[in-house]
Amino acid sequence: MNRKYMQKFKDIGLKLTPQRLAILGFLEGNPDHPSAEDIYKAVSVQFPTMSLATVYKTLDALREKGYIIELTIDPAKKRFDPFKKMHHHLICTLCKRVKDIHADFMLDIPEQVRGDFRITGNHIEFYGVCPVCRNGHERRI
Amino acid sequence: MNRKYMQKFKDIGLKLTPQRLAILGFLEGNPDHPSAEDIYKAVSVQFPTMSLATVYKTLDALREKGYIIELTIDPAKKRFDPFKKMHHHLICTLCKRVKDIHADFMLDIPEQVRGDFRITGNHIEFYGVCPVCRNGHERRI
DNA sequence: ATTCCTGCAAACGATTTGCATACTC
DNA sequence: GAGTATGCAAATCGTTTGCAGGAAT
Repeated sequence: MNRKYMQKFKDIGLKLTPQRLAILGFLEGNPDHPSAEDIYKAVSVQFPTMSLATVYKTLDALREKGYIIELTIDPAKKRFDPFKKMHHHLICTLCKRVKDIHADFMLDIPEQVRGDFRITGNHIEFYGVCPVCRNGHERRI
Repeated sequence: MNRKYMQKFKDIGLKLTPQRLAILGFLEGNPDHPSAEDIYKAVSVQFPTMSLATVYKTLDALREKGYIIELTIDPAKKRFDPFKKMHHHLICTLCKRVKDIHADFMLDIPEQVRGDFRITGNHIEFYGVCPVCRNGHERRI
């Protein structure tokens, strides 16, 4: 497992530090689309000296290399998605939980609407209410 | 024209002030999806004593009443859309210009993906490069 | 040895809040 | 007159930056 990361880091030209390993480990396969603060809290358990600035800098480096995606689904803060494959999101409007949608949608913009834009991609946000909130149990925000 | 706003404000239970009238006037039919700062600059021409806080408070009131929509397309700041009708956005990844897409897309999430979410709506962001940026002329950001 | 990373503190930009004054209803 | 909006300044929150010491290559 560590071996996998080490190779990955070498490949993308980043130095491998314990902090980065922890951040990457927390992100890997994480379906929660955590914020920088979320990540900071999680890795601080292992690394009490960890700085929030380091989290931001690492996330920025990873984003630059295309390893993670920065989401703009939350007006209040950035959230990060480790999934490299193109996908969409289903967002609970109450608790802000985000679920990945790995489905393909063929979308064509009518020519006269598209105008002279060159379309390079799309991202769909589905809105809804998750099972937990519907039952009125928990509420994360 | 003022009459129209006055009625609208009465309807939604907000007091009509010159500042709010100016903000609403600037927003009405505006296709640029301005930020609070943009709005502030624009209305400051008429109202030099206008405060940015007032802009924010007004926008918040309008959003609460469902009169405008807050967009999360820009990680750096909120942008506002006066369009009440459901629509999508075509975003230039270089200059961040946003164009409205008034087209309907029939999107169905596969049952096993949707799970127990109750879907209430969706919003599609198309990404691309606008004609201006493609020609390398202007760049807004 | 060189280059890059960490972590602290300070800086920053967007947004929010408290409050006294002024306005709309 | 009651209730709300304005506008200022200060506070807050997420994020970024500068920099000195430390670690990875």
